[in-house]
Amino acid sequence: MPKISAARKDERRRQILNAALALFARDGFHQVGMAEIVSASGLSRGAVYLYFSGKDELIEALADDRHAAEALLNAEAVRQADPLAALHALIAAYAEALVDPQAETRRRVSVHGWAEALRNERVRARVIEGVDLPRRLIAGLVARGQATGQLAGDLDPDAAARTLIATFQGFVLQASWGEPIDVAACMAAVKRMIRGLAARDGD
Amino acid sequence: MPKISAARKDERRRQILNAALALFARDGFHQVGMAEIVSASGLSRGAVYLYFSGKDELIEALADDRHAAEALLNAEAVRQADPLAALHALIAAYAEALVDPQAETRRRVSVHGWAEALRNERVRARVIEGVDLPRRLIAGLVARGQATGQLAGDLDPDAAARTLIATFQGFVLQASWGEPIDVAACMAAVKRMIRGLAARDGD
Amino acid sequence: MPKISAARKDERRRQILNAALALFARDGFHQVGMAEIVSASGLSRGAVYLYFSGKDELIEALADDRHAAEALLNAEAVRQADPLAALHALIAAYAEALVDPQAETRRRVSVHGWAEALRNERVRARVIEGVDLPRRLIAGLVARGQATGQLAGDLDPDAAARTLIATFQGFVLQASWGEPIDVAACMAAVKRMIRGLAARDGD
Amino acid sequence: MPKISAARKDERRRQILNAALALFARDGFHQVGMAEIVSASGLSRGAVYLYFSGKDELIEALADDRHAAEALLNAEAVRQADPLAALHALIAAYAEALVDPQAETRRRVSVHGWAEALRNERVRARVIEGVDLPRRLIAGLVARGQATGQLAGDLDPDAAARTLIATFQGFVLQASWGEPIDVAACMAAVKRMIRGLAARDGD
DNA sequence: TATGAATGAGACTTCATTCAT
DNA sequence: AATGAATGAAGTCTCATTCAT
Repeated sequence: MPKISAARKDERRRQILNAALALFARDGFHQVGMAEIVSASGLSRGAVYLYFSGKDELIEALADDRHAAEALLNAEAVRQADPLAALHALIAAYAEALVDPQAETRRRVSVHGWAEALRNERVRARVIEGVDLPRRLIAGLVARGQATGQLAGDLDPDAAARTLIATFQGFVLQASWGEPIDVAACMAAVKRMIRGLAARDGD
Repeated sequence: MPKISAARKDERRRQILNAALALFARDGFHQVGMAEIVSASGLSRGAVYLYFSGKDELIEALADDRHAAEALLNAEAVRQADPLAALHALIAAYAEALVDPQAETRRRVSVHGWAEALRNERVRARVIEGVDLPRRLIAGLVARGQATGQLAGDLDPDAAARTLIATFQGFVLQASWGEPIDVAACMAAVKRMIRGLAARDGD
Repeated sequence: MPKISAARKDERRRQILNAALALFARDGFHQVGMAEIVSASGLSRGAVYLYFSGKDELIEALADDRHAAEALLNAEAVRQADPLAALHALIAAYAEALVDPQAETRRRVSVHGWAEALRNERVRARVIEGVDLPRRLIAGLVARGQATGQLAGDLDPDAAARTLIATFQGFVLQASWGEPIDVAACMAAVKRMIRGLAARDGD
Repeated sequence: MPKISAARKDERRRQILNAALALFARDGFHQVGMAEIVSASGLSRGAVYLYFSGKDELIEALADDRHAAEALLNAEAVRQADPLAALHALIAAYAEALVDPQAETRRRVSVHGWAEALRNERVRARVIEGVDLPRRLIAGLVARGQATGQLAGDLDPDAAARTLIATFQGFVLQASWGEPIDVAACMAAVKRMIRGLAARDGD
């Protein structure tokens, strides 16, 4: 019998998560104190522990958020019937996330999350799911592309997918450091590479 | 006139750095206490501070090490006269670092370092140099490949380089999480993609 | 809206300051560890830092206390209309502080504070103000005494004031070391000396 | 059977003490590390411990030095036959030590030593002796002045001596803090006060 | 439900001293 | 007699979390 409505509870959680997100983006999970999060959230010290069991749950909730958002992004991008077109839509969506200045926070938190995944099993689970989901998606597209003859048949769909994802992970990394990336030129290169996947003959 | 030889001093530093490296790989820089490093190094608390001014210097020294090793790896891989051959040599070298089980520690520390680069200027400087160096190298190879007609002329060498590096950064990430990567298949995909860079016509 | 009343907060601060005062009196600021202060205060390690930002603030707060108490003592002693009477009232008040066994702690901390003033700017500021205040006060009395003809006109009021203060500082020093001072006899000597200030002719 | 001559040993001790003196004057005994003293002395870390058992002995040796120098100063100033003349000679000598810019170091170390005397018995013994010696000397002069009728007979010689010393201790204190003392004017005030000691009648 | 004072383990680092060489 | 690397206790302070109110 909750004393406050679920909506209000969610609002509170969001308030805290937003504060934490901004701070984590700047300094990383372990350099941000709960006191800072409390201050930024506008709530009281104790209140945070009413909505989250501790810092770890905060981190994990943000990983959940991130995962959900990416799942959506992936799903939406793949509405196309044609597998190659879907692939390019995905790439466009990823590229968008690279150039969007408002997404800088998310890119930085992603990088911190990737490191955190090394020692926090629950974070790792979400991060890996965040990779596996598009991997399966892309692998499916590749397989369909092979079936239609648009892509080379001797290609391992899974490896191709993993490789494409790896590329964009690397872009996020580089972007997070403030490197001056010419995203348009990079996308051109990526598209050329994808065309390489279509080549008929093996090596 | 030091009573300890430079060699012995280096040995001590190495002793400490190795201890730190192993611990940092496991838990990240900020989750490892100096006490743990001291214990693992087999030295005394004070001795560590005789060789390093503090934890930060430890982190930076490891970043230096990593950067030097990568610089060497890059330089060695590009001894080939033919640009495309050099490119493939580089890829082979990177792939080797992905499968080598002994390099797991380095991969994990790399990931932690990438996150650390977001808030530690000195680490970021080293990390970025570790990206810029191969980027310039690869861009040079691409430009030479364009000159010889092996690669498409309308390709941005820098973007192509950045893209290739991004791909391998992503592989390191995925490998660091213990993902079961089929490196051979991925390399096959990468090689196909590179072949895409050679394609004559635009889209 | 603090959960703790200002009164209770002051009580806590007093609790800590009293503990610190006793320990500082015994061993000096830099020979007393925060752990000792924590133990003596009966609070926890962290609580002390809730009320004071660190050891320095503790030292400064005590310097403030001391300064406030002395300002009060000076002000009260000078209520007399007659300048010479006020001077003697001041001396009596200072003498009282010399013999009071309960003030031993304060005398000892004063001495430590005088040394601390040599390297801590903020402490020095308070200590100097603690000297300047009575100096101005006494110089005023001397000037008034000169105006009424009670004191020699060729006397430098400021120098006379500084000299009188110096004398009592020296007494505090000697008392702090446990020297068996015959305060009554010393006050008699001081009064005689003051009579010297009244002498009409120069040397 | 010393392996190095006593002269050389003294030279080494002096070297160390001079280094320590300068540093102690600046920052106080407990804020100066042995490492700093070692550096400033130009000797090695271990060497210092060949000549002094530790930091405390260093402090005590400096207290000894100070005491010896003051004893000399006192003795020399009292060569006069006439007690009042001797008193004024003493005052002149003390005043000299107040204005001499080169004696700043000694003044500052004195103040630190006065605080140290509160917790180090051996330092206290020397400091007290440094007070008692001139006190006995001055008390003797006062007694002689009473015998010759130059000073009031109802004066306590010891209290008068202690009072005069206290005054100069206070001057040293104030000077050590960098207060802009008009020493000449203060000496004039002191002389007037001494004249008060000569006054015939009681209060 | 909400607060914020309190906790105490644990963080990093310094330092006087020792002792093998 | 001399060195300086090594020691480890002790230093100050922070922090996630709890709990009385």
